[in-house]
Amino acid sequence: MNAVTFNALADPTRLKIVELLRVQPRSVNEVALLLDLRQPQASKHLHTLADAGLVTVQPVAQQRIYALKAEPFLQLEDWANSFQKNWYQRLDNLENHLKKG
Amino acid sequence: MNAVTFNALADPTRLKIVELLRVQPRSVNEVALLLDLRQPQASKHLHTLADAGLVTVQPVAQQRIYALKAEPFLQLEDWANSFQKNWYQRLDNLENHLKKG
DNA sequence: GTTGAATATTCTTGTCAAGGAATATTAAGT
DNA sequence: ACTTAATATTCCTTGACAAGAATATTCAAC
Repeated sequence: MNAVTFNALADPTRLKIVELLRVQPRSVNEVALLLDLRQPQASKHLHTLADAGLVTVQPVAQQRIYALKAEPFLQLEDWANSFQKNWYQRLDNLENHLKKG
Repeated sequence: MNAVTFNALADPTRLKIVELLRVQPRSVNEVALLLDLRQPQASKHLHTLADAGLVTVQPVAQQRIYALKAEPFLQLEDWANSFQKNWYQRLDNLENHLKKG
């Protein structure tokens, strides 16, 4: 995993935006209204998410529809999941230790 | 998920520390040596990780052994995993749309 | 081409966090 | 008690970033 992804999710407002976009793609104004943000801030945060590769942008007339990308979240899940084997390994070691001792 | 967790992982150095600790618990000096950090920075970053609830500290003589906690990574996996159903749902909608059209 | 809606950009300001350097604390051994 | 090892804390400087306010851009409709 890269720090850029985590950094994009490290801001409370952006995290809320992600939770909104997981329901369905939304325009900048929609996000701004739902989160009580000023339009420029909504635009900026969405831009940051796009830069981090977490969302895609699709222009529709004057609107820009932002949508979550699947890939980064799959990667994130894989990464977090890859930690689990460590706990089991740790438990195995403990078990062996207890058997030996 | 909370932004605090992501923030703790948003720093490249801390992310490296996490990758080190996943192998095994380590002391501050160990982390500093392996990552070529100055001791105070290693200490600070580990403190930040501890504040975020990602690691535990266990004093052993003068050393402090830092170890990853399982829970936050389980939460992270669950959270990332909970996004997957959205993609399927999205695909279902597309499928239905194609069938109808 | 002018208007209005939707979004982006720029500038400024304030805050927070990271790294460096120096120092303080804690604990073990003698 | 003194020394040493290991870690923590403080102070300082600097860079990044978020919000606010104002302005610019883009695009459709007429």
